Amino acid sequence: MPTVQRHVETLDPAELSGEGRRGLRGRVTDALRAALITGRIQPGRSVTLRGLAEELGTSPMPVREAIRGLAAENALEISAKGRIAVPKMSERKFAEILRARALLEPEAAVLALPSLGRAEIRRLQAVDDQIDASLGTGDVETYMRLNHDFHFTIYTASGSAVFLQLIESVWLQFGPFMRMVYGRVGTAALVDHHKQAIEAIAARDPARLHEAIRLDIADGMALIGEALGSDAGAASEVRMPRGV
Amino acid sequence: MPTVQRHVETLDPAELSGEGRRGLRGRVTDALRAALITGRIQPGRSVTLRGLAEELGTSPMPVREAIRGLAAENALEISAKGRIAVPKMSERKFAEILRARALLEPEAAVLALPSLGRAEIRRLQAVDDQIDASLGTGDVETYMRLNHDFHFTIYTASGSAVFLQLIESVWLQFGPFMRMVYGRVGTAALVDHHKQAIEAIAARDPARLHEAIRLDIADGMALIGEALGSDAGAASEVRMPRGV
DNA sequence: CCGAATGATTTGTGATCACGTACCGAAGGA
DNA sequence: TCCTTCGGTACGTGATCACAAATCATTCGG
Repeated sequence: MPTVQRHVETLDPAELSGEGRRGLRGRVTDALRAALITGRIQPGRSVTLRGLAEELGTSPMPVREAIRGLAAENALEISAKGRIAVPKMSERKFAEILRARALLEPEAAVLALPSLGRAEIRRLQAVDDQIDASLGTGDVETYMRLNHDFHFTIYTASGSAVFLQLIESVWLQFGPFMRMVYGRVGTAALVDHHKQAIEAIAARDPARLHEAIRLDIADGMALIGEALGSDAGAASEVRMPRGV
Repeated sequence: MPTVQRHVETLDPAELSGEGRRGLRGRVTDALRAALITGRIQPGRSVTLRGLAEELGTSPMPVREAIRGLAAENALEISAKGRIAVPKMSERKFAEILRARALLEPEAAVLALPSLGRAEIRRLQAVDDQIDASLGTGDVETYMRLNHDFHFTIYTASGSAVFLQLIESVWLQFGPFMRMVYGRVGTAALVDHHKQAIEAIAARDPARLHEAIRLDIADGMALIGEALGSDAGAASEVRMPRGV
């Protein structure tokens, strides 16, 4: 039997056989996206078509197209010679991502506000409670999955496919890097503004929601920037753009 | 010999054999991107793998991956049954795109300001002169290509791969639609704020550049919205977001 | 003259293969 | 001991094929 786990411990076993009928490529794409956003595939790690195909128990064909799609949103990188890799993070790129997030995500949250009813608020509170619990245990992967859940529960409610795709593209770019940093500094020092966001949603206050999301992004990214400053000097560059 | 032009007059003949050695898929992707941004492929038009491959004189293989990449940035749409098509524009989606453009593009322009020297300013002026000329002739495709040139000359100078990819993704989404509208209402009534932008760049004034780009987007999109309002009632929804 | 059924055609999908190139190891020489 | 050289291996790429599903046109029944 295949499933050889060539890619070291990078787990992608048979989680593609779980769901509905959306084609092999769709399931491969989902598996890779989830692995990237939760940072299970580390930056710099080389990724091969045949390797992934073997891990997933398919032919290289669906993997090729999935990879191509992810490369199109800069979630993966294909070098000049065609080699596939998870893009490395640079100080400059990190600043750009922070800037883009600060622009897009608060706006998407405000856009979503009318659609965020009691059910969504309850869900957000439940997720946030789980986040608090996971912070204590230091389980990085669970935290990243839950944090993604929290933010995208809001953004998805906006119903804006345009914003959703833009934001998801950005998350895919910093996900692997974020995981690497958390793995180094731990999750104990993490603070978020999720509760302020939930309060703003409950109060139907767009301005406060905008500010809560903006602060959540700024603080989380600043923490990473500081932690990175020790060995990369990235903290200095990490500032919010002009008016934001 | 192939090159059968099955896709009606949608021109994609042998413009892929023009340039350097970047693989067949790269050239196919470029050809499709250019065709989409200048609106040569109309919304709703069905696109087939074998059809495009025949037009371009290749096997369906490179087309498959190119299509997959473009679909990943919402430039193409794959229906539930797998059919490929240029996405249709909706009133809501149009408003979302306008909002995203108004957020991202002025910021990218400000980001690019330090890198915009005399050479870039001269290039911008030259392109803008050509635009003025093309407006008189009513040549829609030339106008769209030049307008794209003008904006992306600025954004590219920012050196931000993150912003560039986000903005290009949005342009790919409204390109085909924009062409359709211009083809209906003509380009005579078009006004832009390119000259103000050039002046702001020359004056090294970030705030004025930000405002010029914002107005250029808002006016251009509003014109489309109004023109669309006659048969789709899209103009009412087209408003700038809160603080922008 | 119109609408439903059926058969041929076309579609995307996944698998497999051949090819040229880049990478990575060990062996040889300075 | 270090560097170069030279094979073998693994890589992405493009092409081709088989297959199932969907589409479309024709034809038959009303």
